Amino acid sequence: MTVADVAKAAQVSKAQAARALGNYGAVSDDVRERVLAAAEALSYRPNELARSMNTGKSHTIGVVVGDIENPHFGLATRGITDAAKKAGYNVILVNTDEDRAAEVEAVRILLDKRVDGLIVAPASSVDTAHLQQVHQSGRPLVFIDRTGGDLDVETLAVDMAKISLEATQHLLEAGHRRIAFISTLRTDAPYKPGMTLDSSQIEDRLEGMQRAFLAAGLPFPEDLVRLNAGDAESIRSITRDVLRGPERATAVVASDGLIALSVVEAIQELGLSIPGDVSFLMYDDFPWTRLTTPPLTVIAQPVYNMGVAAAKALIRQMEGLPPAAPAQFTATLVRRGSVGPCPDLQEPVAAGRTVAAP
Amino acid sequence: MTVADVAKAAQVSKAQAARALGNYGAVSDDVRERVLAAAEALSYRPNELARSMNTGKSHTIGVVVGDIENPHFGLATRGITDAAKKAGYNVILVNTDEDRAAEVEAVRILLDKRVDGLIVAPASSVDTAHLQQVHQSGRPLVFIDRTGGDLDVETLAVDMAKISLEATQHLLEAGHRRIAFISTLRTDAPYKPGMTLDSSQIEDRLEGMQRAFLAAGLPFPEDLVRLNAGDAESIRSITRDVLRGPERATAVVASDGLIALSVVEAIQELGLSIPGDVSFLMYDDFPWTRLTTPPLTVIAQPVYNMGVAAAKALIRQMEGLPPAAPAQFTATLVRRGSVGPCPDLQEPVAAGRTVAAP
DNA sequence: TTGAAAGCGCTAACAC
DNA sequence: GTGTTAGCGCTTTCAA
Repeated sequence: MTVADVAKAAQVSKAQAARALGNYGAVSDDVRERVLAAAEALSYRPNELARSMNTGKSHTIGVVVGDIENPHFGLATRGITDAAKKAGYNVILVNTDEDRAAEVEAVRILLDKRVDGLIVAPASSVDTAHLQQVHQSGRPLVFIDRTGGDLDVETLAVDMAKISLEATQHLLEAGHRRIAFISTLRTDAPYKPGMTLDSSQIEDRLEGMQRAFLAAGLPFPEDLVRLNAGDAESIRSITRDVLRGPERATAVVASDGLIALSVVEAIQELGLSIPGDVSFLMYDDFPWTRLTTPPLTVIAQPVYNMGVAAAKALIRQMEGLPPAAPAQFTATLVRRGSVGPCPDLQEPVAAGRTVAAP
Repeated sequence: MTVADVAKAAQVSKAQAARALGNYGAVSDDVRERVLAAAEALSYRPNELARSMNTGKSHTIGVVVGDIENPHFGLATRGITDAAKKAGYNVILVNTDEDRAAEVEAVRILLDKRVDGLIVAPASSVDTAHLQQVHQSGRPLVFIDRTGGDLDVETLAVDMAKISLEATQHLLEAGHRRIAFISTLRTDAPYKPGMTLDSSQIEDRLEGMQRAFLAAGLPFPEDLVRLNAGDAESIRSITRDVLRGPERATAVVASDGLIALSVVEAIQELGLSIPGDVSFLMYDDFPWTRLTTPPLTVIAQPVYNMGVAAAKALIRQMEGLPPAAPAQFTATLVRRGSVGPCPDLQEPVAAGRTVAAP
């Protein structure tokens, strides 16, 4: 069933039928009615592909994220699709597993498919040649969650350095000095302060932590920054590691909800209690964090709203409108029960006392 | 940059250039080389839209789910996209909010966009005219999670009646007789046994429960089947309701992870302990269910694998291959700590005793 | 192996 | 208002 068929049935020219069907140009009521009736009778449906070919607009946006399995992206995606749908756009979703090569390919394919614009959570803030290409291809691009290095692209993200500073201060005030930070971010070398990281987000968080220590006149425990936390087992082993020995961490910050699960499990397995022996803090406020005992202290990010804003910003660009005032999203520290005062770490000595007591 | 440009640069006909670029037909090595070199130099990229118009294949599949925000669908979607990508397909994702009208529209749009096939988690197993249309449009269709009434469509789902029977028996063996079942499923009237429900999945679960009670020679507490649990507040109010009075439930089954959160919160707010005062069981084994105190007894479903299988099945159909042996997915009851023996509900009497004691 | 020409289903100029 | 004629960028006859 094509416009030609409908036109024939309605006894009008192809052009008139197309105009009535596509709702453009000038069509008399009489013709419109006949065409629509014919279309209905033939159960005609437009071929959006053909339509896109002519107009150059596919009414589709590409979304490239690291991992939809992560509820963080699940929520953001929900925000994006909701806003997109409302504006008449569909979403092609691609998962990159935080792999740069996969991201490069994803962008290429989406561009080939002629999406009208792209929303990307860049796997790397350093290696952004492929994203520059998008920009050059003339199609709008928006970043979500993390920046893309020095690319001049509208970015919807929270001020990570700020909230990280705030969270670290909270821990410092509770007396913690040995604070561990665990993230899946892949790096070639172990962490050194000032080193360039692939993720602007993690970089900002670490910067916030450092600033907090600096402001307090305390040394930043860089040995407790643990990146490359890959699968669940490696996260647990890292957790065990930072919680071992006399110089052990007394507080652990988990970089996202997925890591948090393994970290908390490892803490429980070690027989340590939260927050008695270890304080715990994580990024993202998922509903389940209220159900644990104790409920977890978290950094809440307006993820859904960021998704909505990203889609809206992209659509504005696609429609050639001037960019709206850049929305600034703020994360908030939700103090629940998993951060407590720093425990006394002189237990080995205490143990000696016990022996001496009798 | 079009094939015409490349052809000109390579000094061959448009047809030959297209053949070299598209990797079909007969092309001499010499021509191929020149064309590819020219394409590279001009940084030519094919227009997949135009390609699709001719071939009739868009290499895109449509996925229609109720709510990606729900990690259940997040995981399934991940499985689908992983398998799709491996086979060279992209995914357009549409969220329906479990709304039938939205689903009808989603299917229509995806069909208009010429997706090669559809994976749907039908919002209703009853009202399936729009899905029948898909079938008639000649494009392959696969269901995930729930069946579509009597439509003859390949469906990837677990045997819900079976696992529900098993889970209910587990509760019955622990002495529970008053078992509540809470679901967001929308219905027009309150639940009556045997009534037609929109969701095959919920219907099967309730059937499993009934069979378990029947087999045990016990009356099925149909008054504790609570559907239409919409937002968080309504779920809590329902929970409070079923846990009130002398005839209160002693065990609660939550239909999914999202509901579970509110149910557990409500239980905690009531000051009741799990499993001392109330036993609790939920569908879907999310990682966080191991972190609560006590860890939750759950029904685990191989969601990711179902997603992978759905994509594979769809792709087989799209490529005209005979359907593989229908994969049967089985859910498993993971017994953790949230189901305990049925508490003694005669406390008012016990209280009387206390008074009499002195 | 190559090229010319016809078409996929639609929109967009251009006349009338 | 309406119809005719070109395309969009590619694939696919069909001859050569």
